[in-house]
Amino acid sequence: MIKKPITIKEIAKKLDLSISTVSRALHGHPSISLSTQQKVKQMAKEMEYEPNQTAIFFQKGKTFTIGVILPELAEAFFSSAISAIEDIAYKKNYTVLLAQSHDDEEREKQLVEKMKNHRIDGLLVSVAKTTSNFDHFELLRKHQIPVVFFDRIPPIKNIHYVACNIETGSIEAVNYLLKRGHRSIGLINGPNTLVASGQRKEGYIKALYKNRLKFDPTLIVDCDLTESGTKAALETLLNHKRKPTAIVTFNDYVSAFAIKSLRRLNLNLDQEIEFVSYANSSIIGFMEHPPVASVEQFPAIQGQKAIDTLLDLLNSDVNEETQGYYKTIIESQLIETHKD
Amino acid sequence: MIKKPITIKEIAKKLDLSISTVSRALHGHPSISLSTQQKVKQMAKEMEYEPNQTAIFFQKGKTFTIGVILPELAEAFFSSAISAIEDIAYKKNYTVLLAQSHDDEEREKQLVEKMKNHRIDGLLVSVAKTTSNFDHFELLRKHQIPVVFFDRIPPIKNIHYVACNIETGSIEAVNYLLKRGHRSIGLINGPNTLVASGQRKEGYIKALYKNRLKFDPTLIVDCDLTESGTKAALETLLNHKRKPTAIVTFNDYVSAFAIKSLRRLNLNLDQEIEFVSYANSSIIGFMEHPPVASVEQFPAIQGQKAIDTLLDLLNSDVNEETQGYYKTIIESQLIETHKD
DNA sequence: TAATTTAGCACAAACGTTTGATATTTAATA
DNA sequence: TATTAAATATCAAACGTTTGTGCTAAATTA
Repeated sequence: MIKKPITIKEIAKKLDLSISTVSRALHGHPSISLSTQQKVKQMAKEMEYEPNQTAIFFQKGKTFTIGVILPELAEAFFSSAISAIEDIAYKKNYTVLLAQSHDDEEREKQLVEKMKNHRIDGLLVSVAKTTSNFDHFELLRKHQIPVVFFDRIPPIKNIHYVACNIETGSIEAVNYLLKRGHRSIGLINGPNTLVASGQRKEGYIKALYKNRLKFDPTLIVDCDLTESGTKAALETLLNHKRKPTAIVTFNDYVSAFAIKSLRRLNLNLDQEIEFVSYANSSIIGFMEHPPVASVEQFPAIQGQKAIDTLLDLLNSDVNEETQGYYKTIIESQLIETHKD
Repeated sequence: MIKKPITIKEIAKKLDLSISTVSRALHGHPSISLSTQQKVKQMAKEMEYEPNQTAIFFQKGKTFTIGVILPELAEAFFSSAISAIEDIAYKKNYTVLLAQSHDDEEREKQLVEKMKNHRIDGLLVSVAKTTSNFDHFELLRKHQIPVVFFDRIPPIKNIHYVACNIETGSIEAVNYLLKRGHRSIGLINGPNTLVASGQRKEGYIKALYKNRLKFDPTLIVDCDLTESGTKAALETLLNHKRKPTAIVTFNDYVSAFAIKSLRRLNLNLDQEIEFVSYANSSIIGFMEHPPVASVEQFPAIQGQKAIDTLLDLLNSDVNEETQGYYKTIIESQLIETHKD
């Protein structure tokens, strides 16, 4: 048996009331007597009335939907973030429209268009690596659709964002290794086109300076983050005249590759090299020889803060220009690997 | 400067045409002359007209939106799946409404309600572990909203689904180990409340029978999939009178835990135990001593097939009762670990 | 009792678009 | 030239809800 959705109109007819009365009754409007409110609500339940959200969205010009655009849904960092975002959205009775840019500027642009037309109430974005033009986001501003950027922030003024301060963690990482007695510390970094690479490098250098140690640029090797690239970078460091006894790597995967490669070379465990990496992702728990520590970037917390500020923006009807911009920085944090 | 969305009404006024003409012109309706079509389209572009999708959704009773409910967005399997789903949705100009059930029946139920009210065109679901009552899905049937289940299929009749046949891979796995000379093969399985555990066990047993080997139930040990649980299960097997020389594990994580634990015990590498696991997840690439093979369950392909059949359903207006149900089975496949 | 407030409800417009039915203009035919 | 057909455009209803305004009757006040 097929059941087509029933409307307040039909409730009205059945109770011999006007449509508006039914609508108000369902919302508990004070100008409707309690007795009719009861009757209407009762009848609505009986008839299994479900409000047509598309009609409500249309008429209110608000969809209680927020768009989320991420570079890659399959990446652990972003899937943790979206998971946290969805949780909060669910609690606050918002709905999540999800899309991935695959780090493609054109696609990102189209997605923004599409979401705007969908009349999302607000947008959460972690921008694509390739994006160089940010007009599509400016467009949203004109349409009064608030945007909160997170993790990957565009280099433009006057935006709301949540970001992670890598430097803190970087400095902690180097300090940690120094405290453990290392004096020659290498850095296997990512491609220098990435902002993230720059941040890691900055922190690494600052920490050395703060400890009055001289900084040797040749101890920093860039790599493309692949297994073979990591291997090559590692070998460069192993052949360095001041062969490092500890290495900081761009992320946990790079550490994993490096450690794997190192152990294939059958080096003595005694003279093992210690690693510190970034992300503190779950693979550390599965490694036989994990890095000694990893810089946590709190994807879930970032996602959470991002949607929090977005919801804030949505519920304060104050014009954004007047009230300034939210800029939230999460401090990254060095997490020592749990030994069991 | 704030810009409120412009409508076809305004285009109509500007060109001194009727609203309906503008609407038809924009859609290239044959009863509108080419010259006016040109004019209208031109003007629309100039005025930066963007159709109000909420109005269209409302009036058409169709939202070009599909709901996706998954147990955990942060799990690699599901994030791969959603990534593939989103890709196809994007190509076909559909939009994805995403939510996670956290394996909670009540939440799943509420999400289904919410999505129904959102007037999604169709739904993709991987059901929560705890779900025992499936009425909320039956409800959708009444509302003519097609549902395609994938990976986690409810035990009810007359549904569309895409699932993975674990048995194929299980049999392959055991055959593979037998071919490598193993005669005592253990199985560290998941909790037997999981369908997935049953499937693995089935395949394991079948493979042994097919090879005319006797099946020893004590070589199967259940575990809770945690690290400590795995360790305990492993020890049980190590103390077995017919100590296995190869072990099949519920998934890659269990293998990782077991291997890690084994190596902590400092066993001789010569008499090492070989592992085969399930999921073929990316962590294998980061392990120093990975399992020799893993049964791939193709999350992306499953997601893809699922949305394909859903879109099929949406675009064939034939009543689903008359045309039967889609039942797609993906064969799992043993993937040997790439050695480098 | 008359005037005024208040309670409780109905009317109708509006949101932006699509679409079946209808009207007008133009071209084609007899 | 009158008649019909084809091309082009308009009218108006509909989708389901919300909400400002108007209306009626009862309750309050003077």
